[in-house]
Amino acid sequence: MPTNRSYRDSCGMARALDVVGERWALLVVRELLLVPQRFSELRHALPNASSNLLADRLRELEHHGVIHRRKLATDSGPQVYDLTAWGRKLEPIVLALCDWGIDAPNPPEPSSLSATSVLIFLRDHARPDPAAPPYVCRLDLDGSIWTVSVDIGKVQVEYGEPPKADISLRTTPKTLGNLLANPAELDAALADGSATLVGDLQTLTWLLSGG
Amino acid sequence: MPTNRSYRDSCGMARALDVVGERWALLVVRELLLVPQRFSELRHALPNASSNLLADRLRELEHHGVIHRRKLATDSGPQVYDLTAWGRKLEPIVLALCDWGIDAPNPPEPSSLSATSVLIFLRDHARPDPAAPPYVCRLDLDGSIWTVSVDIGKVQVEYGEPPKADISLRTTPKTLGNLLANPAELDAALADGSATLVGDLQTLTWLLSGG
DNA sequence: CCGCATCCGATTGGATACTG
DNA sequence: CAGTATCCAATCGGATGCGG
Repeated sequence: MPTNRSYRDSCGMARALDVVGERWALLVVRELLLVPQRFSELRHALPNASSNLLADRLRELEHHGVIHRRKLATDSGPQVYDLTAWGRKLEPIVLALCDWGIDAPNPPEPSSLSATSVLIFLRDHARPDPAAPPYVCRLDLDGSIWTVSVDIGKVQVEYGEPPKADISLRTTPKTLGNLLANPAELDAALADGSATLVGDLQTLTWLLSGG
Repeated sequence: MPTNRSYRDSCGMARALDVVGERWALLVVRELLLVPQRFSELRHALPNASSNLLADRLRELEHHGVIHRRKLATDSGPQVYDLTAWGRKLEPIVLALCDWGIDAPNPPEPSSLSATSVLIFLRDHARPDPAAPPYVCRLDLDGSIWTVSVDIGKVQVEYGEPPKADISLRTTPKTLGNLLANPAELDAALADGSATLVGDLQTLTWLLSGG
């Protein structure tokens, strides 16, 4: 059952926290920043949140107008959760909190890392050489396909298959997170199969080493 | 007893919420944005938080390096809580959340409003006429004295007695909040004594009507 | 008073099992 | 797949106690 408690404080901050201050709420918002997601995808992205809690949060966030349910492909097809216009305005706040939290102590192991999390980190923290030629990377994370485009030092991340890719990488979000923190481990990851590359190794090195 | 739970998610956002995601934590940070405060002042500013919870949060925030205790006036005198350098970096995030929350439904009545909350709102949302002459307002909120300086359309808020004030206003945070939302009620507030003005009425009207 | 600590009933969160 | 139902532990909120 969804919660109903309030800080009973007129300040905008307290009213914001009445809406997105409950546990897991802002992590759901983070998950929806790059692409609308289904219930099971959110469960996979937030494995430490129990299903009843996730259902409660989704109901609350929908009730408060932060997210809404809709059908993919107009009418038929699976249902996904997406941010509303108001919910989308949380994006800079969520990104700023991501930055701030980087200086916090690491969480206890084992810890999860969703595809969305690592792609946001890649997009906002990679500093690819602006002099390098533009390229497109097809990224397969846990079976979901993403398009990472790099041009003039800018990184763009989109959900879905690229029309044409220069290189293709298949790995897990956690491995990619480790590689961004420590690009020197790339050779080892390719050797033991935790990452698979098709295309030019140097291009991938450019992408990773900028993080 | 302070909590110890974690999202066990490596994303910066989750690690940030491991630190400031517990209930009341960000409201404590908000309270400390303008001036360090004592335990009893924080209790008064956050009347809906129980004392044990507030003590727990202060301990946790101190342990995580967001706030620290210190003595006023070097060594002796009362103890206050203040933001650390890392905690201070939350300021833009807190202010952005304040803005975002303004579009949320109002909390159930009765609802509190601290001096810090209303002063932050005044500072960041008042749009005084840039052509008006500069002035200084001495503000007495619940017995605490603040200095509000307006110059070229910019509002500055500081804790403490102004060296010299053009006008002086005494009221409560809640009344001031109402006046900022509805400046037309100023006459009524002055008439029924919920606000007391010394100085030029037009100057105060300028300040309020910009919100 | 100030600065908490203790106790306790009411909610909420987390883990697991289950259903349409 | 998309959630419910259930149960128990942790947390919250409110009242009270207590030394300085």
